[in-house]
Amino acid sequence: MLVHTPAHSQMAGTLSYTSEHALPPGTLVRVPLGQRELLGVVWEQQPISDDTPPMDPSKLRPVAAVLDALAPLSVHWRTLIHFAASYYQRSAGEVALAALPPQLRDISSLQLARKLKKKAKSQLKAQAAPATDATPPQDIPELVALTPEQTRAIGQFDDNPGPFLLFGATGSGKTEVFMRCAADVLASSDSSQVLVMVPEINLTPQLEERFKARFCAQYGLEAVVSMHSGLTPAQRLASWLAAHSGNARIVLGTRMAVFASMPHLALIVVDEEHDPSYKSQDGARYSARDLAVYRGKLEGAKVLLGSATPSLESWYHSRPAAEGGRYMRLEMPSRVGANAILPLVRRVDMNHQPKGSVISPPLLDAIGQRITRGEQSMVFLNRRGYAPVLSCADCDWKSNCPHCSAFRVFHKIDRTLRCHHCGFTERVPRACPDCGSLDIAPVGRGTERLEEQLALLLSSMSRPDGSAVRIARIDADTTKLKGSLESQLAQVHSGEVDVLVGTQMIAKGHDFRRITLVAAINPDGALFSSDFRSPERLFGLLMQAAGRAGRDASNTSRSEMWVQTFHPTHPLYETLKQHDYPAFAASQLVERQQAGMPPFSFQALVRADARTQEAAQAFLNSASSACDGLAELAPWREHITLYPAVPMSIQRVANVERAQMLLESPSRAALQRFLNAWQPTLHAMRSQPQCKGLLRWAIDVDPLLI
DNA sequence: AGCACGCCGACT
DNA sequence: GTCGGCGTGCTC
Repeated sequence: MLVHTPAHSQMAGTLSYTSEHALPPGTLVRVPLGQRELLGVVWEQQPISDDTPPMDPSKLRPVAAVLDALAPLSVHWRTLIHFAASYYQRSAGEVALAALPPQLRDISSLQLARKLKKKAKSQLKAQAAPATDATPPQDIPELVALTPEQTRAIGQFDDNPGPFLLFGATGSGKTEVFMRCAADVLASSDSSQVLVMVPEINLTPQLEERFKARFCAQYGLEAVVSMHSGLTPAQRLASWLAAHSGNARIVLGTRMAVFASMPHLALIVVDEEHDPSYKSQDGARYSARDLAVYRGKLEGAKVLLGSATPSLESWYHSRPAAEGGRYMRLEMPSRVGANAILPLVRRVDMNHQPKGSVISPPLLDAIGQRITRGEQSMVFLNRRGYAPVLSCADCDWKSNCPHCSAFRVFHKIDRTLRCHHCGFTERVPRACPDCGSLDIAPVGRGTERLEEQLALLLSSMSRPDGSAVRIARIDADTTKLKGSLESQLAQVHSGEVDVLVGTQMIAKGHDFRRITLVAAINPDGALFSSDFRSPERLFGLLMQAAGRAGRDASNTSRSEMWVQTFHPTHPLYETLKQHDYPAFAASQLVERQQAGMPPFSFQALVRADARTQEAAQAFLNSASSACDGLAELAPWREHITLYPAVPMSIQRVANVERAQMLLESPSRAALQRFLNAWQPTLHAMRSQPQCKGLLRWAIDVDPLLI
């Protein structure tokens, strides 16, 4: 009667066991499976389907142990898991077990009971202590005055059921609104819980600080917990238990937190809802933002999505209700504070700059001016390493990765060629491996080279106190070590750094109050990409980056966002200059509607991995041609467009060939039903002779990357 | 997915 | 003579 981990395969359904006592659904148990003993969740009896032969009762094995120290998982939680599994075409067992803290998988019933006992004891102590100490009222932080826009947004939140899209400019005080809404919800009942999601682990510590400062005095130290993959297994279990028991009133976390067991969930906040990190890219490819909306509806919890550049999907859903919108849009267009002006966007037409210049003379000059004024600049380039490829001048050798269909990136710092897809790393050859020529040179540039060139260009300059200009680089290479991101950010904050060079990483979330200039070196690539979502991402990134600048109220000069481009009149940059997301979104939505793309259609992708490209495509094409003969697919078939199988944009990674096939439908329901009915065929396809060499396949519903 | 069983290459 | 490669098959 319960469910398990075995993945989306033959044993995807529930398995049956015997038990002396009736176990209510949601109970956690340990059960034998083959030679192993696994964690399981008691599940409701599946509807008896016509083609599954009933198990011989005498063959059933007994449940090994019941984790009865824990309350069973709620029907809401089970419904959420069931929905996620079915919507994203995975087994319920896989989704359920991935949603539980890993340590729960290898803990015995006794160990768990001990742990809970210990916890309860310390809880009791903690509760007893403040009662005697009588927390002084000054511990509750003084609330900042709200802007009229914030007041209005909170009022609308309080008076309406949601879901809400809080459309607020960077610096408009969205976090304050989140906290006030959370406070209102927490105050409405003495058990209600709030879930707050952020896109990246990096952003949880600062948010945790703010929420703890605001709520711990009132609700206790245990009231705010975080949930993300950066925690140790023990911490994760502790947070999960706190949420499950209801002791945690606020759970902060990354996308995985959408599955947190919260018996009194009353509000879900999704910060930076447009961020692609909310879409899982492995296992069940769920969208935590979309599941949050589903879960809110399911549990009667309010849902508050927030962004300065919403996803076009959410933006479209928040159109006026009269036009069919389902979300209520809360608008906060103004920045808070004395320096509430939005940064000035300046485009540099690279067609009129010296050929091959990386930093155009006017941009260099502007950076120089900031340095002499003691202000900071931030320069970003979406490419790490020194140069994306190394090339021989005498033959056409290039630094290809032998295992992937991609170039290996030249990293000057340790003189290596590194594949960013499979990790394959080698020393840079002294001479061309093909023709022996010594004339091998880097082509293009990454952050490492940008940092070097900037250092050279700025070497003649000095800071106001006469000392040398300091440049720092922040990207995945300089932040690999734990804590190094924090220490590097601290350096920027303390003003030790004049120019910050980095990848998109630096554009996200961090307030750099002294930065008055932000520059995008070469953002054009995304304008003409084959991915229809790339303009949306670029606009969001540039807006977000622009928002990093000039948050310091003491700065009187207007901060600037510089964009170096060969297409200065491109509409994307025009609307960026006006800071006009609604205009940008409107034009994108027109394009999407005309082309029949999301949110006006629904997509799914079938991906296949194999040793050879032929095998991968053969699987997809056979699966595709099987569609037309199957009676169970017939009702939905006409609503689905199946595109031919194609190699993925990076065709080979770590010697695995990858192919994919796109499905599109104007109806979400039709696509869902079709995929559901099609899945058994896909499973069966595996054993067909033409699919020899197929390694893996997976369905990605609502894919972000096409 | 694990983990068994099972049949072929280089070595403590 | 074993240790170990991963190919097929099973798990309520």
